[in-house]
Amino acid sequence: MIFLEKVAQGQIIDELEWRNAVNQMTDEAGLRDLVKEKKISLYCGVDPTGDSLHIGHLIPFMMLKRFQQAGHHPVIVIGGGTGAIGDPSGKKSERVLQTMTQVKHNEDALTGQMENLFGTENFKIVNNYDWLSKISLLDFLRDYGKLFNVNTMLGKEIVATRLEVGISYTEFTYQILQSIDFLTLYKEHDVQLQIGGADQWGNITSGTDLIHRQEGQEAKVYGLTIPLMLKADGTKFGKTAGGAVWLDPEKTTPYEFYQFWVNQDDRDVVKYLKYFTFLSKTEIAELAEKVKTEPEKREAQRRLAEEVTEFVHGKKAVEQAEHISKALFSGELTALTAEEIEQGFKDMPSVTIANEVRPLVTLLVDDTNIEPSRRQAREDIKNGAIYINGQRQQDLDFEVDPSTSFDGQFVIIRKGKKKYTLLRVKH
RNA sequence: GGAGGAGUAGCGAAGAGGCUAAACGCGGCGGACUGUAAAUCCGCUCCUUCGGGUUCGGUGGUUCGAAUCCACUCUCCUCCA
Repeated sequence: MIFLEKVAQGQIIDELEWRNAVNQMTDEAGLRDLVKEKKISLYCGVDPTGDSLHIGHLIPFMMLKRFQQAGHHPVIVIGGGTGAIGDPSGKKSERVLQTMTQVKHNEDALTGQMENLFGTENFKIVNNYDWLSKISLLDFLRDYGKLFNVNTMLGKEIVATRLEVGISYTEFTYQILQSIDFLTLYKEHDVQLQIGGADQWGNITSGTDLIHRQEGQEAKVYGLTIPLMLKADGTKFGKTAGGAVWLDPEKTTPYEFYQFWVNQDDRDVVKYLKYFTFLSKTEIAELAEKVKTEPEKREAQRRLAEEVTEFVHGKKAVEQAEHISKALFSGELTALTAEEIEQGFKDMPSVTIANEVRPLVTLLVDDTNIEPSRRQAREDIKNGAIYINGQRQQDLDFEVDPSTSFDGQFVIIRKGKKKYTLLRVKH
């Protein structure tokens, strides 16, 4: 409580800096004074380019959430309008336009996810389609176009890097639209701060410039960007072999989500604790110490996984993920009930098989495609890569009788370290 | 239009009549070790009813035998007009 009090007193910026969550600010002193004297409204935009958020989006959202917890008022702008245009930031080439139906569908999906994260108290979601779609071309050119200098626009990094390959007039205009968002929010919701990823700097400063030009230099508006996140090995954060890590439990199950965090590199885990959890400085320091003294316990990773999974999917999902992890990694599958298997293996590939005794090789190749050929199947069996219900099986002539495992409902095949396939027995 | 060069397994790249189902490297898959990590080490990497079967851009030919020689053909690259 004391800690929260301090943050509430305007030390939110210190808090963010300690978490290494600040890349650039437009006017640090001004922003510090502002958050000290009042609870501000601030915003961050998301374009509905997909129908789910992924953990990359979580980065600015965690910052919004910290502001929210400190008593400030976060606003999220869903870019129904800007999403129809396409942000050139971070893109090497022109985007393909999405259909408006697609944009709409994505908006709805994202809105639901954000409400889960932020609740409805002291939090607003608005859609820039509501104001952008009302501006006529002539109004746009007369009211806003006049306030933008093409030379300045060309100088923005986003545009500059695209000049060689080319950029359409449409995408070029994106920064103006985002600026109009900031202006609109400033006027209608008293929003004074925009946050975003490091690649948003150009768009954000376009916005503060527009407000200053239209509302006067004394208008107190600020921008803050978050550093680009890279993993210790230099690769992009948030990608797995299967692609992005989504917040949608249908796309990335809570178990996979949990596992993603558990598997983070020691070198990165403290950084992520700072970014993605609400743990205090002391708690994080303790965990950081553990990484050094007993890295093999991976307490920091477990805690990270727990915290983030709880934030995104809730407490129950954490418990479930932990339970499944325990069973899967200990190999103690037989302890699981049929019902637990049903839940735990939801995200694993599953195949329905007939309730007949058959040779293991046939099962692996013909019934399930776990193995591409008989040759490969035999090799893996010999090498001890195949487990049936947690039991290593190295007998080439072994016959599988589905009726005897898990009440005759399932057979669980594991190949290698962690590739499971769930076989559902047909009755 | 002319002159050369190249097309080999997922990729890169050897092989230039039988010893070649095809070296080697990468990638991939297993295993050991381990911390559900990294690194390392080991095995496998066309299919098979284990008899064999089908592969070296394509088609046809020479030969007892062809990825290797010949003809035609397709694709790509470089240089010259």
